[in-house]
Amino acid sequence: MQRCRADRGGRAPGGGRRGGHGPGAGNRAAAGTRGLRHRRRGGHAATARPAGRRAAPAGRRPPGRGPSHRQHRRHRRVGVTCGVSAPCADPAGDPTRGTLVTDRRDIPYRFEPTATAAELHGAHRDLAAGESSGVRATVAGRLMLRRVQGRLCFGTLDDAGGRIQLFAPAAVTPDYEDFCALSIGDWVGATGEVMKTRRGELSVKVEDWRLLAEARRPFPDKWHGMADVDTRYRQRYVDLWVTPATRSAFEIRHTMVAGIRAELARRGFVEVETPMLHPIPGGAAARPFKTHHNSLDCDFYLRVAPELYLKRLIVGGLTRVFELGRIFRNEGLSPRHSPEFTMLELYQAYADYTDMMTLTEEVSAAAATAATGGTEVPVGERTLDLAPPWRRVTMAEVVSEYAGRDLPATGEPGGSAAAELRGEADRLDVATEAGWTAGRILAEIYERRVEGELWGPVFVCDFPVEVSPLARRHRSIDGLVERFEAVAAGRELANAFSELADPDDQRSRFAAQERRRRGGDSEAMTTDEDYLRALECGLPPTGGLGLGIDRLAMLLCGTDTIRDVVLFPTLRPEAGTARPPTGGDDRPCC
RNA sequence: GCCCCCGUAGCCAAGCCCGGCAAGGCAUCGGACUUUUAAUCCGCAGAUCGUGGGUUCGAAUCCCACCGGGGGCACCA
Repeated sequence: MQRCRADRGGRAPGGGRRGGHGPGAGNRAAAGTRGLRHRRRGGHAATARPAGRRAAPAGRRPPGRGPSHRQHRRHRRVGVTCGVSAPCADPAGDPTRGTLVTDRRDIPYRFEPTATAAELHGAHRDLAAGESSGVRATVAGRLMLRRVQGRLCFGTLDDAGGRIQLFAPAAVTPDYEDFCALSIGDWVGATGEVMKTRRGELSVKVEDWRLLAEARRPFPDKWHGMADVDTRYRQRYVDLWVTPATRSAFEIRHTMVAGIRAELARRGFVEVETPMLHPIPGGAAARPFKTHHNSLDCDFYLRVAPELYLKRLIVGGLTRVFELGRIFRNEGLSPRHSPEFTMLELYQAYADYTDMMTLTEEVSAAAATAATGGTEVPVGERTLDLAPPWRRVTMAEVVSEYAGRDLPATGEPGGSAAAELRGEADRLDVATEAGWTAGRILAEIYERRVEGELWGPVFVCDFPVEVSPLARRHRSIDGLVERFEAVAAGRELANAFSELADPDDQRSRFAAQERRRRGGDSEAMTTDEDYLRALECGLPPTGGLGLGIDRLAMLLCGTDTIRDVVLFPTLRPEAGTARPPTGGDDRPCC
């Protein structure tokens, strides 16, 4: 039995494919962590440099000059209370400093920035070069660049929303040598007047500052950043700082998701959370992850789809519901498939699949507009426009277009329609099996040859019933169901149908799936008696939709790989960093 | 499971085809420097060349196996 992705039955653009990685304990020492030096900076601040210490002779340095920042840095690192560091640790001469500047290594418990870099750039755009604004501001973020020029130091502070320069003259900045000794990557808070340098760079003059966290590991090259994608995925906490596209992708994803939620709220949809631990994996034909609950002493499966629970809620009277959440499929990895991925599933009572088409195109367009400001998305050399309305074609039409001749949509196995389609499948080098209906063969050709060629966005409608165990039969064509896939740039973006509400028909569809399972199909669905009981309580006409959030995010971010839109993509555990908890997981924990 | 590519210092990397002291840059460390913008200049240090075998007088380089990553294909279907 050969099946295709179209026959997963559920709505999962973003499901899995089998990968080819063999087992084995890795002995790899990741480039990003191997041999990293732990930079040491002193011991405890309080003991390293007691407040109130008097200045000591400055050694061989000329009188009237402080130590170089490098010299100072060395003293800090080894935790020495050296003479040369005393001048900047002595608060006695300046009563206004208070505890803030007693010791820069004293990390505060809280800090209050008063402005972001972006706000400052907005507010002081018209300030002339060399002028001061008279306004004080406190900013905080990571020090990304540092330019020490003797008695003057410039820093580039990134607050995750933008960058602002820190301007630190030795005559103004307290603990100047310490400030110069900050590392690239250190978290710093700085307060002072907003001004522009002679070169016109908006800056905060560092009149006071605090170290908020030190970067003990050196940050990547300030210009080249991180090139190794493996390191980028594994150390996203660094990647987010040094790869602008990474931060941008997750901003786009966030605004996209927020746009979807807003659009659904506007339409009266209620957001719900249904179980992730399923006693029976259902709602899609996919291999699940299996786990075990100790107290109940029974197995659970991580959900492969929330579908059956959401439709129970329609039965329960939540007539417009959606869930935006994680799905787990124990299948292979690829640039378009992740073992855990995010899907929007929604159900609307009194609606059919044509309503779902309208909803799909409008929600997608709204999400694109929220995230990127418009509906036109660049994909490679071309542009994809998500603005409604999207083209609507039947599967038979779109396959016929591809084949260059009219092909039938339905027909019994062995019939003339099936024979005609089988001939076409052979011509297109698509493998088929005896006993398939015409619709089944058509779906196979579509999946293998046509879908990837479609630019779209387009709704491909009307699938064969045997690959859609949860969809309602087509109102006018035997052998088909009212189901569509939305395709954009050759990829399945959404999957929806008029929901099957007839408990008798549903029971027979489950039975057909059970026969497949007995035939060795590990992804076939199993009968869910409680779901049938729910249907027996009455499911009104309902339209359902599943939309792949990662897939849409990939489109809007202009990336070809799902790992670029998932913060922590599933990877093989790094050797030496991921050890299972000792003592076993079957013991009760406290 | 198969095929292709990649793995050299914390980071970016040259060297590999055609075997002969592992180049350069950033960061670090020391020195100079009061309006820089990847600051600049001088100097020091930093490498199990992914791992393990093999060939060789000699291996980052050639061969084999393995580990990790990326891509493609196949299987599941």
